Amino acid sequence: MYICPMYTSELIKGTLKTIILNLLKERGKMYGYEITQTVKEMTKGKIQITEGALYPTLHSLEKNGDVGFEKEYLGKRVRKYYTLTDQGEETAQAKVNEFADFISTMKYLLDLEPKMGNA
Amino acid sequence: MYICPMYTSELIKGTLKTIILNLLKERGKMYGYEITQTVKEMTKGKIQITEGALYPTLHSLEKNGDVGFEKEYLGKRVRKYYTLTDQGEETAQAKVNEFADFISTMKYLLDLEPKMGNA
DNA sequence: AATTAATACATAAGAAAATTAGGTATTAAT
DNA sequence: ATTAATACCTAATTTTCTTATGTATTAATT
Repeated sequence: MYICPMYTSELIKGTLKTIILNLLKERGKMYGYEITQTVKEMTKGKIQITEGALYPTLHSLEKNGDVGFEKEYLGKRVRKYYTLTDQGEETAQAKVNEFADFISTMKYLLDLEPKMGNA
Repeated sequence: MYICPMYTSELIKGTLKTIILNLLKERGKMYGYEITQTVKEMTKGKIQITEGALYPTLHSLEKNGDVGFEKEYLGKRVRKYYTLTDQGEETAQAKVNEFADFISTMKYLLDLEPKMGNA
């Protein structure tokens, strides 16, 4: 039986912020660990966000004003729930639009479909 | 009038080898400068491969056994024409397949289409 | 009851892959 | 005669990720 492998790490590079911002846009609020698990499940393990990549990115997004957070306690365990700021909403949409356009361009370049879109 | 911009650099990261190998696969042989110009034209300037990225990548592909080259002179100007090795043909196909799969996964993850493919 | 796995946060050293900036040289265009 | 285009190259730096740790709580297993 063929086990579907992860993508080579270089492919995922540059898409992390897009993935995080889009998930926050769709789900309202999420905490870090939840993001890693959600992506892992949705992609059947093909994309696994490591914590060493995730947390610095979340901190960067916060520093940049795209997300805010509030802590929530379950007993003694803490969760940092992140939400998009108004600016983050715009960034998220721009990132997704750019990626959609990128896909279209790459499909054309790699001859995966006949025509290049102009979106 | 809206001028279509280049993609943010991080998006293109990780796709350079795929792009180069696929172009060589489709066109037989190409030299470095030709690759940059072809990609620029095909993508209407959205993807511009810098020489600082291109040449080290070509050297890496050669070192790795995916491409070979032969020099050609036009007067005193030299061109290094690269071609795929047998191994390079396989690498090219694998890279393109992986990228196609990646696109499918990302479309699902970013909600750009309803279902995730299993290719 | 004790150990392991899962949850949940975090940072730091190192690697990988690009950008930016520089270099040389020939040929075509202004 | 000067600038732009062609054609190759490398080196320092930056960005972004991986790998390796670290701490601590809660759930599951033996």
